[in-house]
Amino acid sequence: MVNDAVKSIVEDPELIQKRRAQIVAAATKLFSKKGFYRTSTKELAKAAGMSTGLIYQYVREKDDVLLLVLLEVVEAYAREIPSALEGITDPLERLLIASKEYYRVVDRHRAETVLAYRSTKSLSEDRRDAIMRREYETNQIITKELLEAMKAGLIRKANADVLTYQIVLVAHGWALKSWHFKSRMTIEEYIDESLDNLLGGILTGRGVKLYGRLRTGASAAASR
Amino acid sequence: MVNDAVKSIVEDPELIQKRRAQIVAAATKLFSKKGFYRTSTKELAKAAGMSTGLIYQYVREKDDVLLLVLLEVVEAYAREIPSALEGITDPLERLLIASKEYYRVVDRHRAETVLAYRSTKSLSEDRRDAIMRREYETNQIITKELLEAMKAGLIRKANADVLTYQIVLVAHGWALKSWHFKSRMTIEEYIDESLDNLLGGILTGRGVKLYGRLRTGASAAASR
Amino acid sequence: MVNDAVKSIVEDPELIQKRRAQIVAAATKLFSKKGFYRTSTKELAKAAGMSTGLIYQYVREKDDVLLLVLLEVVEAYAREIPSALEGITDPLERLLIASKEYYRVVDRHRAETVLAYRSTKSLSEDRRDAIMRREYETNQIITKELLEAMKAGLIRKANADVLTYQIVLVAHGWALKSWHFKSRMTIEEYIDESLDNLLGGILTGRGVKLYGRLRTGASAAASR
Amino acid sequence: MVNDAVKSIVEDPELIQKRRAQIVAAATKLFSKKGFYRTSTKELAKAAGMSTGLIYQYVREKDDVLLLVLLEVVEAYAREIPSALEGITDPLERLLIASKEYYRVVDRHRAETVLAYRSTKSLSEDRRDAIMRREYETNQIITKELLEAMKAGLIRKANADVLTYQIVLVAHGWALKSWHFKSRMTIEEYIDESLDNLLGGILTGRGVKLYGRLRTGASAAASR
DNA sequence: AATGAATGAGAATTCATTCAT
DNA sequence: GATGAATGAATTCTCATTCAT
Repeated sequence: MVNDAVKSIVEDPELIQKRRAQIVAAATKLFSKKGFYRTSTKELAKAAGMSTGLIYQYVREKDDVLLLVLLEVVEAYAREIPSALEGITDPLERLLIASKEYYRVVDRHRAETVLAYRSTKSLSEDRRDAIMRREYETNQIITKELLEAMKAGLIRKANADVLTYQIVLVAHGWALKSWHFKSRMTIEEYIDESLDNLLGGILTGRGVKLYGRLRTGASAAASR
Repeated sequence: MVNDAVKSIVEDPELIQKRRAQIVAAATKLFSKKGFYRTSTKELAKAAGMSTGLIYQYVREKDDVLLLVLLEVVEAYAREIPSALEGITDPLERLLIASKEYYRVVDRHRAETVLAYRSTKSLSEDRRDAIMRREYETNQIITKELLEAMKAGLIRKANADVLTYQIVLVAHGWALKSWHFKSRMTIEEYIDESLDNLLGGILTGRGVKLYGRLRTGASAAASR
Repeated sequence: MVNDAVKSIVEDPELIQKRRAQIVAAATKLFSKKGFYRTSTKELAKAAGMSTGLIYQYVREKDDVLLLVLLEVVEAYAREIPSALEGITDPLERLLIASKEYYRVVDRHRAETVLAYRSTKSLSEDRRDAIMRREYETNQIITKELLEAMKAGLIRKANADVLTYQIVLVAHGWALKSWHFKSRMTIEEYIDESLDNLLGGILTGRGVKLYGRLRTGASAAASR
Repeated sequence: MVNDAVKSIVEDPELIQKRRAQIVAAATKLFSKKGFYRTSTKELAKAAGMSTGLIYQYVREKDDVLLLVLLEVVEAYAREIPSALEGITDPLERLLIASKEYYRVVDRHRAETVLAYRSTKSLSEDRRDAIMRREYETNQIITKELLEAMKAGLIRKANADVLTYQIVLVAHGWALKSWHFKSRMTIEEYIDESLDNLLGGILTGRGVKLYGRLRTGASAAASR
């Protein structure tokens, strides 16, 4: 549970868990609003309800806080998408739900997603690699469903890797360009509009039919 | 030519042009490599081949340097895409060329594109607005071609705004995720693969035929 | 006790008191010797026996240090003169003692008095106002005694305000022109000589007699 | 005419005269308003209607400009007071006129007088000495008249040096405390009120009578 | 474990002075 | 003689990190 890529002076895991949660919550808010460099450790401590010194009992340097925050973001994806897939068996439905859920996670974590784009490069190389690896793993959830749908003959053969990134990038777009979209449409409209385009081009004949049926149902489910 | 959103103490436009070019070139390199905040004005001056003080004859504060760098990026888009469209009249061909060129500009300015994603939020609000407005204008080039192609009945009616952002986001993806793609495919493969998906879903019957012909030709042209 | 016109990051009043005392003592010495602008915060910190950063825990900007120094000067006047008047009831004697004590405070704080003349204008307007108001209040001590002596018929009716400033200005002269006087007379000689002139012109007949008696006594007291 | 305590690269005396006049005029205004340290040579050059570099053709360093400004102030005193005494023979009248004129010079040069108090100490020691020596010489004009009046038995024997400084300090007070006096009285009222006090105490019987007559006349003359 | 005062290196910016033109 | 661009040292202030309590 406790991330030991970041060293802590305190040893009690429960306490580490608790204090880091405080720190990460405050940091996410502050870093998103003011940026990593414009947030001082003093502000951070205050917002986290602790003294400056205490932060350094749970983290070696300020950069570690950023790492913890970004790991929390990628973990959110890795955690929330699979739970939406539970019990679904139809390949196309799984693909659709995985994709839509990805968008929704983006929507729930808009600020953090933007933060990840801003700040990942600020990390030291090893920390950055850790983040990117985890992000890649999450993307694999989508890739896997794409491959299954291909195998089932519901979408045509295509580069699943590129397709995955298309979905992911367009989903991130909801957060990255929210200044543009926010006033123009809802997340569900954005999902439908963009998935229609993204998947429309690769569905096979059978896929199209099935997609038509799922489309309505899934939409309906979402608006519940 | 000389951007007067940023105030300069020196008045000679030619000199401003020349010195700012030095500054921006050095800044683009440094900010991309180390980030805006980790680049000191001293380093910047050294890399630009001038004294620290001189920077402040051409810029009011460090933030202005970032603005100049980012404006240079968005200007590259606004300048390079239209020039690729010169003399092309067929709507679908124009759309295709505009899109592909967008990808290629991204490829030529990978570092700067990533920098824009990292750093735009670091600007003051008015400066950020200036950048976003310019970016939006550039996107309109794509939007316009999409609408023309729709009018010509080559692609089906769809939200041109969302479509534009899909193309743009996926194009940016080439830069943003270059750590992933760089070893896996060339920019032209990425273009073909992703445009096939993005446009494949919206072409009308007539569009599909035309696209097939253009696809081969344009690719061939690009690989010349 | 702790002056809260100047904001401090540290909250403990005792510590503020102690650290500011260190800072003000060092600043008074340095500002007097080299001037406010020629004293760097680094030098100041060193002279005060602390790190540069620590100064900024007790003061918001360098100007605040100057304010604290100058307030200390005016406070010295407001504190030291009244204590010399304790238990004295005769109006002329009170006037004489107040005036003489004013000179003596100037003598004890020569460097600071000169500093006040040099530096008050360097303060921001609100800070300058604070100093001038306090200075005016101190002058009122003299004014009050002048008015009492007038009421008692010991000095003739005259503009007490101008008279006050005459005494004050000539007293300050001891510090301002000490390069001239220092080698020529003692402070007590300067006091006697100048008060004889300043008061000589306004004493009534009764006043003159009383003054003659006090003059000797007070002088004697001072030379004890 | 050209002050050669300050070295100039340009040799033509007329040009030196002219350029220095420009510089000193601008500097007097700026130094009085913003202070010596808060006025940059660039501002100064602009206000003087010349380029930054040109200043350094007529002055070795910024401090020299301050010296020239302050010399100009003390010269004003040395020049203007004697001219008011021309043709006057009566010792008491000469004393009165010299004193009053001193006040009036202060009034005409209020800003510069305050500047002198603020800035003399900012000069290097040799420059400061030059100013003080010149100031002392000017004071001697008053001292001389005091001694003459003593010799003539119009004022009693007293320390002429201290008396001189009393007059001078109180005169300066009109400028130094103008924030206080300006709204309360005119310069002529201030002169009368304070000279009555300052001289009142030292006039002999004969002096008093003569003073009474002069007082009215001189006042009348001033209000012409 | 926790506090927050203390440290000091480092950052952005200014500005007196020089110098090529 | 005059210009104003260029230099770079010096300044104020911030802030990550440490450490005594």
